Amino acid sequence: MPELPEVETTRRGIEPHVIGRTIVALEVYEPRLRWPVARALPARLAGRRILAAGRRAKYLLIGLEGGTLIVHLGMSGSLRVLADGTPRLRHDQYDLRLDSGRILRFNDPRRFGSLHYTGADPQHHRLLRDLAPEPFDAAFNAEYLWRVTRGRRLAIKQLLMNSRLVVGVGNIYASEALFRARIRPGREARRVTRAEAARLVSAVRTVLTQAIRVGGTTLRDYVGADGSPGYFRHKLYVYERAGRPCRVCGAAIRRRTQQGRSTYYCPACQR
DNA sequence: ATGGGCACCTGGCTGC
DNA sequence: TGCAGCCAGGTGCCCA
Repeated sequence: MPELPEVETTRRGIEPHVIGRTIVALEVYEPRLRWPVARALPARLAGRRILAAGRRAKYLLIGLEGGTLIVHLGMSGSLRVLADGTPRLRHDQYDLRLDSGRILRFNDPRRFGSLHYTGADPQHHRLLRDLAPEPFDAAFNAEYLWRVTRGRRLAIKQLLMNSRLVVGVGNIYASEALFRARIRPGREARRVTRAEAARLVSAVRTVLTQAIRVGGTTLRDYVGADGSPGYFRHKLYVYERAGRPCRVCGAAIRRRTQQGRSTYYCPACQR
């Protein structure tokens, strides 16, 4: 589910509720997430103050005194701010109770989400250390994308979704960015020209920025920290629009499968 | 090194 | 109504 815009929306949503608060307790109802939640975690967190709400790629980083919680929403997860005592629903996996009388509640039907803690620099954590530059960082530029695509035979869409090369772009925004850059998703990465690499970098940034502005994309499960959906769904050009007319040229949008996942594109606009 | 396929899970929808 | 099959915002790991 959540790609960078949804994670960033969640980050912004929880930030004002967590900064300066103290963790009263972590209650884990279902430790069997993508990786088992460490049994020692609740004891470790109680009484700790929260200093920051950050993000790296699709990971939320909740900065504590002397450590960091690393939260991933997986495919179907959401993290909401609720009043303590709010009745639990199916698939609520854990609560982080704060001294404000509020809780951060993680709900994740598919349990692909995860929760880690590190006492060291989170950037050195094994899940984060090999990640590519942030899309809004100066290091992610046309020259960079040009360089990492050289000699690569895999499809440009697969490359966009490889977090060692580009970060934050998942299945929805990969299709959307390629549409805006007018590049076919199946094109071999090495066949992307310099000019196209430049277009693609700016398309990735634009699409992520616009999605963040409206709270991300909600297709099924995703809701922000306040429980509201994201509205970028109405601005999608190709994703889940197979058979419908391209909003630019009118041609029928096509769907194909790449590595077992759906890809959408306009056969006329994209080459 | 590169790239492909699998695995982890639940639920909603379609079609027989 | 029941059930099989397919699909769904991710990504680490194993293998050729």
